[in-house]
Amino acid sequence: MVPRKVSLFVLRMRGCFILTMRHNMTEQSLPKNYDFSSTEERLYDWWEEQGYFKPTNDPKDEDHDPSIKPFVISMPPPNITGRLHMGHAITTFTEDLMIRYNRMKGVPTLWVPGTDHASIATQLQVEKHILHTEEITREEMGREEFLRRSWEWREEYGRMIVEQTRRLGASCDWERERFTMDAGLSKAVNEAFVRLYEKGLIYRGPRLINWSPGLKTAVSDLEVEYSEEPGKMYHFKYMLKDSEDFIPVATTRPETILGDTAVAVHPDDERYAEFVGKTALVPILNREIPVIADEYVDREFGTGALKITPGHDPNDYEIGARHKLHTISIMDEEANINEHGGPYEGMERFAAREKMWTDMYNAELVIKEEPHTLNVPRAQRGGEIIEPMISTQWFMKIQPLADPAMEAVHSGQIKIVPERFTKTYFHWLENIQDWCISRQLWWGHRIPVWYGPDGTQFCAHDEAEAQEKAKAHFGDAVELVQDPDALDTWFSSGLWPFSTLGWPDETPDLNYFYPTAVMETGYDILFFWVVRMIMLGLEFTGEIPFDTVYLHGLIRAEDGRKMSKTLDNVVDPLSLMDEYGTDALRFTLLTGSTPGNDMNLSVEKIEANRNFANKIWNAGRLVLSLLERAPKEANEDAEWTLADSWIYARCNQVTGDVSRLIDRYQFGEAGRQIYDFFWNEFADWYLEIAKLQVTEGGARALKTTQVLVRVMDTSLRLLHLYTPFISEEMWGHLKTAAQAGHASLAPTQGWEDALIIAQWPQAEEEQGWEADTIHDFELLREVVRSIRNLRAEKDVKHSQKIGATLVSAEAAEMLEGQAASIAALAGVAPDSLHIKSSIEAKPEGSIALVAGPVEIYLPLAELVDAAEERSRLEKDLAETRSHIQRLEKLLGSDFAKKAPAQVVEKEQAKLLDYKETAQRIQAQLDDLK
RNA sequence: GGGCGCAUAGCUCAGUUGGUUAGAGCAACCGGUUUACAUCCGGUAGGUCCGCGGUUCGAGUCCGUGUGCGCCCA
Repeated sequence: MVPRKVSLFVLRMRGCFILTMRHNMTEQSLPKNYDFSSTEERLYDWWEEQGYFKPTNDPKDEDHDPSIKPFVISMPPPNITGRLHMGHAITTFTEDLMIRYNRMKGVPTLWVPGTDHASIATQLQVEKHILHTEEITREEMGREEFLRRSWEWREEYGRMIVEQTRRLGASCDWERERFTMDAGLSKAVNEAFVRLYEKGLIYRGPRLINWSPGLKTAVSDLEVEYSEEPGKMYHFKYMLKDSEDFIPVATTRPETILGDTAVAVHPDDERYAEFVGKTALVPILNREIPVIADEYVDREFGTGALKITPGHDPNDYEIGARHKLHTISIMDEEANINEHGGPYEGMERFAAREKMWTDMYNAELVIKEEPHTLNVPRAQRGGEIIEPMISTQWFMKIQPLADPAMEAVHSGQIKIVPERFTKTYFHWLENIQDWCISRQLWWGHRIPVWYGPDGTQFCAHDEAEAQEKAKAHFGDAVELVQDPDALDTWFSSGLWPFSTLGWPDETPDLNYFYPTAVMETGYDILFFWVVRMIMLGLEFTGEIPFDTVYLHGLIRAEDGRKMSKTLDNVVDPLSLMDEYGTDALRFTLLTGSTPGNDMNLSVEKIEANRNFANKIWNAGRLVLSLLERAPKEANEDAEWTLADSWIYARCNQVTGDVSRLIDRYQFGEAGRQIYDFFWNEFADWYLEIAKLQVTEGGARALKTTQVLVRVMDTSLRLLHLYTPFISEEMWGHLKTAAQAGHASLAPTQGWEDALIIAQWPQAEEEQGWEADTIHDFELLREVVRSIRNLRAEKDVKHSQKIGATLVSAEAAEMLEGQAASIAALAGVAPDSLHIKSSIEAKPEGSIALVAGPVEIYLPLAELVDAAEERSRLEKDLAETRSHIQRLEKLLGSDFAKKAPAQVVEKEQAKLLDYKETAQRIQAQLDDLK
């Protein structure tokens, strides 16, 4: 790992070099292809040095205005277990988009970064590491030394995560970076624990919990994943005491028979009614247990009779509680059979299952076994089979926290995007159980409870306070022992939005920046994290921690499968960024999906977006060269051309659409709109025309550069949310070039210091002329396309200029003004382009085309084939007539009466157009005869 | 068992108050070296919008139902 300071220094040197170069650069010296590798790091460091990542209106500032509402995001802290993956990439990109959007809108914007200690995951990694390097176990090493190693690990991996987050372009405030186990957050954790304890919301006691025998710790319900696996259903006889009668019982886990404390049947089940109240004998052990009746039993399932093992099954645990049954734990903490298992003591749980079944077979207790699909509980970390066990653990009472959390969403205080997840949210909270918060781990926040010699609990912020409390209790100083357990990682993550801002202290940051605005994360941790932040936020701050929850989908492999190490289909964002650039990956992830929906990532998409970045680059280079070629001054003023006003109007529309979409969290659609506009309208059409207009020179050229700069500037501002690096880089060049030109080339509010802090474009109110302009330009495009189509059909090379005659009564004037553009775009020799409002007869030896109200004649005598022409025109005519038919039918129906006038008028206008077109085609067909 | 989602071009996916000719990228095919870009340009082909029923003047879009796939919870 290169120390951060050194690498910064080197980069800064490089940055200076390139920045000074920039002013001397002409477009010729900009490489033909965008080189992200020489750009990204330099710009990132520059942004950071300039302090752009820090909020404006900082509460530390003297002129701080508390009445301005800031926009704040707490970054979901990545675990310090390794490299960032695609999930982090989409999280970072999405949040950065929102942050940059708000920053550009002038809102004081804070994005708090940080990392999570991830107790189980990290402890496992460190254990693996020391076992591998020093061949020593955690227990052999001892708690203190192990924690020291864990902190070393944290240093190294924490730094790595930060480096990687920087590469993603995250414009977060690194000065406010936090770690879940730093002093401040540890204080918050203790404070939270003490308050909940004193309120009676945290308690300790024996309960049936999910035990991870390999990790030797309890885990919460959420950390258990169920997988369907082939197994067996074992049918056997539960003999009744002093009788030949038996109840047939089925189980999937015969070893748990050792812990049975009842046999249950349904109260209405006539098959077994006579046995209820009698005594049954546990196989092999011959322990006596009652036969009970309980409605929980499903008469259809298995044999309709159930063995009850309250010590090793959650449902049985409840039945046991209802019937006040004994609870027997038959396993130790490694899930081996303990002394309650009689002859099986010391056996591993699955070995005991085999042996037990064999012994039962020999005892003639076995009825049959049949294949059965099991729902096997496995540990989220490590994947081993979880054993439900009775264990003394710490729990958080959840109902008092869950109710306000539900209310916050019910009342609309918190909005979840996409909305459908509110259902999931409520469903989970309505069925929530108390939360097991203790873990038998070392790495994490140690539970702030000390025990006196008699076991009395002293919950305190620290040992000194615990001592005081103990002294008060016992009247004398006593020796205290701290609870050895650590807290569930999610306990500290649940405090994240406010602990990172200084809570429990009333810091200026907390006062100003809390509640935060948006919590953006994957839907897979809605329960783990988001719900808990809402519960704990409301509990401790009395306020919602954020007003919007935005959930993105999961990034999957190209074939739609989950990325996983075992499948070896993990795509590493960092290597993709090495290959295609951060902007390409970012644009792909931001536009490739819709909120809450998963996306399958393919390299082809990233490649396509790398090409888009290159398109931005080259369009920019062209604009720069046109700027250089155009005069800096002009004596007279020029009117806007059709193309000018068209691109201006379209740019304005797109600006409005993009803002609207972003405000509605439609980030993907907004990005696609910019892409389409930039490539298919600005680059493909306007730039081609702009070249001609600049070539005209004089006022026309100057006017054109004004439009070019304006549209390019606006586009780059919009693009900045999606492709921050290339947009910043090109914007810098644009600014330099524009400043060297005419004063009118500056935006209304002037050029800002950097794009990242430049003002977000505001769409202007439409003035009324836009629709006609766009319509006219569309017609121009159609004329050009028609000619291009025909050329392609007839294999006329682009280099071969042809002649053309355009005839249209209504559009002649407009087209006349665009003659030069049409000629250039359609490959027509300007001298041979004739535009007329009418003609006497069709020009000899020409091919005829129709584009809306325009008739087009191309003098390609040698290519004319009457039969071919006829068939082409007839095909066109047929199509046009089918439209006419369709529209006449439509307008003759109830549609005309019931649909809104505007919609009907639109259809009527179309019908007229088609009718005209049909007439023209017909006339041309007549001419052919 | 309960809940949610998805099904649109060969592939991956857009299509958000229902508006009448359904789009993109990639792949395919034809053709292009004029000084922004071959990471490009022009063009072509390709769709019963999963099936069925309903609401409506009008349905890819709303409702019901069926099928297939995925996810979450029990």
